[in-house]
Amino acid sequence: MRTSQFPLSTIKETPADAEIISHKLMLRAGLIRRLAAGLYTWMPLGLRVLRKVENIIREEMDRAGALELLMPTVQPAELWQESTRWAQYGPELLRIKDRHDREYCYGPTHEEVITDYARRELSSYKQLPVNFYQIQLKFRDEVRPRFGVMRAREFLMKDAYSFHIDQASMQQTFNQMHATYSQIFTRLGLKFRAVAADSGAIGGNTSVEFHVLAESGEDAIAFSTASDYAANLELAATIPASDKRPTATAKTKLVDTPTQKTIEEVAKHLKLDAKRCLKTLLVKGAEQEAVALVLRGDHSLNEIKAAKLPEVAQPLSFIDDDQIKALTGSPAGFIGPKDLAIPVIADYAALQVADFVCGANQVGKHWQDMNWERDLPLPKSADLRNVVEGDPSPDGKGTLQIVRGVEVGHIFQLGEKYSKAMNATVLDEDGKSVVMQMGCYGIGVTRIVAAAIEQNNDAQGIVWPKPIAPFQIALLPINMHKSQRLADAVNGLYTQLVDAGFDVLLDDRQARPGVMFADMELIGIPHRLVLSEKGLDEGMIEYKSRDGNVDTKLPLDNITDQLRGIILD
RNA sequence: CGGGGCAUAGCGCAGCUUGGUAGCGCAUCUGCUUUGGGAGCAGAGGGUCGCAGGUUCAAAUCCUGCUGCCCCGACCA
Repeated sequence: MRTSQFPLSTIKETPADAEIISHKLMLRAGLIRRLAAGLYTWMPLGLRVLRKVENIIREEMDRAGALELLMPTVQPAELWQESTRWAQYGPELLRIKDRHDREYCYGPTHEEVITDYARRELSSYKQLPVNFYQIQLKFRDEVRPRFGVMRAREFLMKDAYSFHIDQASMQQTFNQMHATYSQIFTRLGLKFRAVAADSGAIGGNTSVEFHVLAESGEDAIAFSTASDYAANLELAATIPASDKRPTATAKTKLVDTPTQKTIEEVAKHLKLDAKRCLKTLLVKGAEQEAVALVLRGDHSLNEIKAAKLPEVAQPLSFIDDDQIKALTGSPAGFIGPKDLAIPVIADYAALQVADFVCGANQVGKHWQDMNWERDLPLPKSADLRNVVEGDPSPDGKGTLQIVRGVEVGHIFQLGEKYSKAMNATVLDEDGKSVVMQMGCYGIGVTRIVAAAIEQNNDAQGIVWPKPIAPFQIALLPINMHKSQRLADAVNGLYTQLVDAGFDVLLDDRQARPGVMFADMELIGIPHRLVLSEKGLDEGMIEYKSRDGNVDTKLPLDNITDQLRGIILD
């Protein structure tokens, strides 16, 4: 490709709206342009990257025996009503009506459509297992689209759905997809981690997320320093302390905290560490009006864990101020676990605090030097909080570290969730009708592009991982317009490289060298060749790698073989 | 959904307080010079100042409503 026919749309100034580095660079390098909130046009240069990502995914899915198909983006409401998700899904589901006033949605995912397809097409166990996939646009009406294509409303996703006669088969394909995903992200040249996850709205049991590690990631991942354990922070477990509970050393007293309501204020007022304070949160109970959850002051409630407790009403919700007052006799800010008429559940860590401070259920009062068992009964304990750095790993090996990541893949074992609701059955060996087991496996294709930049950039711009760079080689002639000899040589070289199978971008603009260098670095082409008259005289061409590791001169003779060595390295 | 902010040339912004001829940088076009790290000079084109009302002799500027977009929050005892 020549820049005269493949115009670069680079911009020097950083767009005002862009917050994170990948978004800024994607706009500056001319990969995407915004159409409306969360909607982006992929420009020719950006699309080349997107296609390369797609192709790697496609190759690995095909290699794993999955079958590609393509389902519509617009889906009839009936299918969603059948799976009951029409009612479950909130405003994130974009609902539309056609001219006949029939209801549809723009698909945020395709479980319903594929399950409908499978129940029509699959009738025998002999056709199983089978794994269908597509690379298709999705639309999710995000509350707050941001960070460019990282959290866009419309995005490209690879989604696969497998069908099985039994759980063992589902498990087998799940394991295979786990391996396939690892292979895909490895081939894409990304630093990633597979982590245990919550399955969220898609439903089902076992699920594993794949995260590209990046500072700006929206998810926190906890992993063990000494084992393979890795989990989304939402799911990372804390374990009961093995040590004995510390013993009381002081006598309980009621202290004045006239205006101190938050843990921070109370701790400061009493000149104590927040770790010595316990906070009590009141949430709606499943049976009782409310349940008190007690946490150490420096810890934060994990709502997903709390919602799973049988005593707690789902979905988790906090009771309002009037109810707090009615139940405890005190407004929020002074609530404590002593003498409450509702169930009290304490986090494991909250039980390990002696001489603690807690609300006294009276305005302006807290208890100090309270102790479990001595001053109030030992409550039921549970894992209620988010893990923090340094917590012991739940598998008992090492301690937890926390890093941030961008979720780019998620694999689930759905089981019968959709197949049962939609009656997707096949006949088994005994001629008996059996509900199929399902797995589902997603990759955010557009998000991968942003994540790759997030992980690979410098002051000059993008430094693409080689497998997904829009071009492999930038060929830059110096003052070609002034020298016919140089023009001939460069054009010859270009043809030679293209014929050898390289993806080459020849900058044949009549631009100054500085402009060409800056543009090629911004768009992140991994290999740069510079040819000048002087170089021609010497029979040498300058080679520099975008990552800055190599900067040298190569003899022009036999250049394709030399490059093949460098590039395929 | 709650709070804050912004909307003026393709992009980034000033002008608005105190109403009166719409401006700067980048980009674009023309010419000349320049050419190994985002060139210089000279010139040119480009705007219903987000939309709709209102006040006024006069509105980008003041008032009201609407729309779009951005940011923060949605953890709290």
